[in-house]
Amino acid sequence: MLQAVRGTKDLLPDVINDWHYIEEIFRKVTKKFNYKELRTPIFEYTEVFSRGVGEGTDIVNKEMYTFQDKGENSLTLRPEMTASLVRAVIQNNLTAQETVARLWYFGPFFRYERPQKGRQRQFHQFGAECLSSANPESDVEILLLADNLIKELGIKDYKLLLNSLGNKSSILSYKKELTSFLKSEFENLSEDSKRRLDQNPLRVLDSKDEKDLKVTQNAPKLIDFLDEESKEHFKFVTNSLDHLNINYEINHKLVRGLDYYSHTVFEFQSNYLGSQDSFGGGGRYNELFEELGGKHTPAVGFAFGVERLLMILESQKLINKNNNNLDFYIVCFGKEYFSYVIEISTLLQKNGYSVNYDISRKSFKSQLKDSDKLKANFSVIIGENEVISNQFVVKNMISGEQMKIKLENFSKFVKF
RNA sequence: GAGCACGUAGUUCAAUCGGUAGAGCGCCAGUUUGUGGUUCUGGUUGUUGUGGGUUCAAGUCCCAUCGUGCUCCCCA
Repeated sequence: MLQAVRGTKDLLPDVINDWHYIEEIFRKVTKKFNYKELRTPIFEYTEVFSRGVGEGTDIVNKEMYTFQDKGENSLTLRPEMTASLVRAVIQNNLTAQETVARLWYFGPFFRYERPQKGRQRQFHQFGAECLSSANPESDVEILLLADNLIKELGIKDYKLLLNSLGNKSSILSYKKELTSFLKSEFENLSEDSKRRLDQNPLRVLDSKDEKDLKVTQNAPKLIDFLDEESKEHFKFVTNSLDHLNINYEINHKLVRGLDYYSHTVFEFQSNYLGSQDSFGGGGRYNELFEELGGKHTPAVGFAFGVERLLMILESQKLINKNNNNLDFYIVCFGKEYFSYVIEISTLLQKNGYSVNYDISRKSFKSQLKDSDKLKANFSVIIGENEVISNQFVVKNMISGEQMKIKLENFSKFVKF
């Protein structure tokens, strides 16, 4: 049997309501903050991501869907949004007219990984980016927007982890120091971390391996390398969060896996997800625009994993499954009366009601059963008696009450 | 990319040591030939993921493959 590609899923009618619900909240919250949606192509020239996300990252090294098109261009299905978004902003000069651009997005992304709970090869992200301001006010705004979204969804029992990486020069000097420290402890590191040391030494910090945890206890701390300006920036952020009553936990080992971050980085974690416990994350990226050939544009943003959000909502039972009600079901027996079915259903549809009727010539009883199963609010009954008397039976399926209505009075009835 | 577990009816799950594939739910029909939901009665469903092997005999054991779950890696 033909089946969907490994790590991809069909979103069938029984879950699509959940998606509409959550998308509605994305729109509602971003609107309150005056963020504008943008959509970019699902693939880009590979360079956008190799330069944007960073050559040293796992995403670029082993997780991208990269292929050649017939014009022999190397193209890649987007593994994340920030690089695409920055490319689009530069190309369309979106920051020229406004001093600050506030943008949000929602859509599918692709990474070649081993599928697991909360991890697919095609997955969806919702995210927002605040462009052009280097000030911590924009970090706060982004965190506040994320917080609003989480609260609007009703998600509970989550943690916001926060850290500052400082500016590029403090990261570089820290990296140097950390690398030489880790090299001195090389033999005590896990196999994975020995490999990481060359590629991305910062990642050794958030390893779960016990051997690594032992070593990193005594490792130099990132916070000691921040210059005054970076410290002040971070202090502004934490002070504001305190003031806003947004709970957070400072974790000096939080570094995140993408090359472009500096200053504030953060991650949202939930206990409902199992091993893949982070359902959102983000941070500041001041250098990315220049990296992709644009003018200097400091920025900060976040992304949420939509499948993971839905998993949390489901385990918290925050999703109401039965919002699929039907307004009218038309029961008709006698195929010669089908024109009445169409006439009445058209009338109802014109007034905005949803209508179902039988097309498989089921028995009278089965049609009523159908009506019940589809949770129709009303059934309209059409049969010989009704046609002869020009009085159609309308049955309230909740109370069981019935009334007779003439065809020409239907529009009045329908408007209540 | 590495390790472990699992895959049986539409669905959730049984099937003892290798010995006739079964139940609940659902679905269909009937319960005075024009009235649903609740009862009651009857009926329906399978290439045991796929392909090979061992055996008198395989859902069960072995190999391969596809898929899923968990852990690592990584990330949302």
